[in-house]
Amino acid sequence: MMRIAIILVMTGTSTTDWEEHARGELRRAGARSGGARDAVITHLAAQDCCLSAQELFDGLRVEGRAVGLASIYRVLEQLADLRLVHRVDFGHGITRFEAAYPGGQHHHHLVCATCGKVDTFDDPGLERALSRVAGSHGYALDDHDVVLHGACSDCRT
Amino acid sequence: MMRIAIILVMTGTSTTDWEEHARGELRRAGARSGGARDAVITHLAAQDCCLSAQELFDGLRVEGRAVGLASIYRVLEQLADLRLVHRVDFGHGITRFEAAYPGGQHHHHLVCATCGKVDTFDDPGLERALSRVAGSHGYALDDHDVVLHGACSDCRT
DNA sequence: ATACGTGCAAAGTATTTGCAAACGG
DNA sequence: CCGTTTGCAAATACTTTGCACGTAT
Repeated sequence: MMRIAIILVMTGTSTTDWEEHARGELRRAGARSGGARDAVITHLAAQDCCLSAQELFDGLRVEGRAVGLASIYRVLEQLADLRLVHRVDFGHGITRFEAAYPGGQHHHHLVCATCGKVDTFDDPGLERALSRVAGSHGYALDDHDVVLHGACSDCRT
Repeated sequence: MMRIAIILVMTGTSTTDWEEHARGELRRAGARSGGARDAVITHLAAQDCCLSAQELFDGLRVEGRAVGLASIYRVLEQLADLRLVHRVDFGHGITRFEAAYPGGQHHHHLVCATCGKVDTFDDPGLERALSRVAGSHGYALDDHDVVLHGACSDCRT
């Protein structure tokens, strides 16, 4: 199993906003409240980048709020269905999850092929190019994944 | 001693080009030839879009050139290491593979969330935006994955 | 009271690995 | 010949599911 340390800085959109939004949407969707989901939401809200289910499991265990791995997957699926979290795939067979903010604001990921560091970015020009492409092919764009792989400044020898 | 530089330009990139290129690179890498790899390369060269390992397995079986699934995975890994194929991930836990042309020419994918149809596209503006982003973050861009999900023209009701 | 939520263990799925036999150079 | 390639079966890794029990409303 591989672990990747993720370091990043996020500005704007406080995590509390997301937590409230998420709990509100769940209530609106008719969901009851429960310990596992509560712990997952609180933990996700405190992250600044995506986590795998296993990382979430370990993190909660460390915090003393142990939750079954199956429940974590179930909660994440429910949150993804409600578009409250976004699935991120770096391509090693592990799916990661991160808080998804309402209003379409989002970022994408730059992964260092050497050290595994993950940076995020957000580029209006890129988004415009993607919309244009989707439109010109007759697609109503719904969602998109962009992952850049390369050597970060530290790893370029 | 005389050296001859052979420079060739690939335009239009027919699938045969890729097949020859791939076999050449493998030879150059010191690989021997074998039935499984041969069949996989021939089959990949005949495709116009990505295939999963299982689809390759089934396709070869139909053609009467049955190959073990493990060999397919091994061949694909070897080809990916030599950058002769590219891994494509649409995000359902299945990795797909497609011929990768030399010279960085490539396309990306549009997947219909409803019918599963896959279109490809190629957009210089998008590529420029990606290079710009990577550069401004100090990354030497190596590879990138872009997958757009949406409703295709047929599925928009 | 009655669904919904949760945990555990078992099952499932995609992929990788160990090993012995086949095969290419 | 010797080392690569291959096929099969077993192992692995992540994720999903079945089921009994707990819990919110």
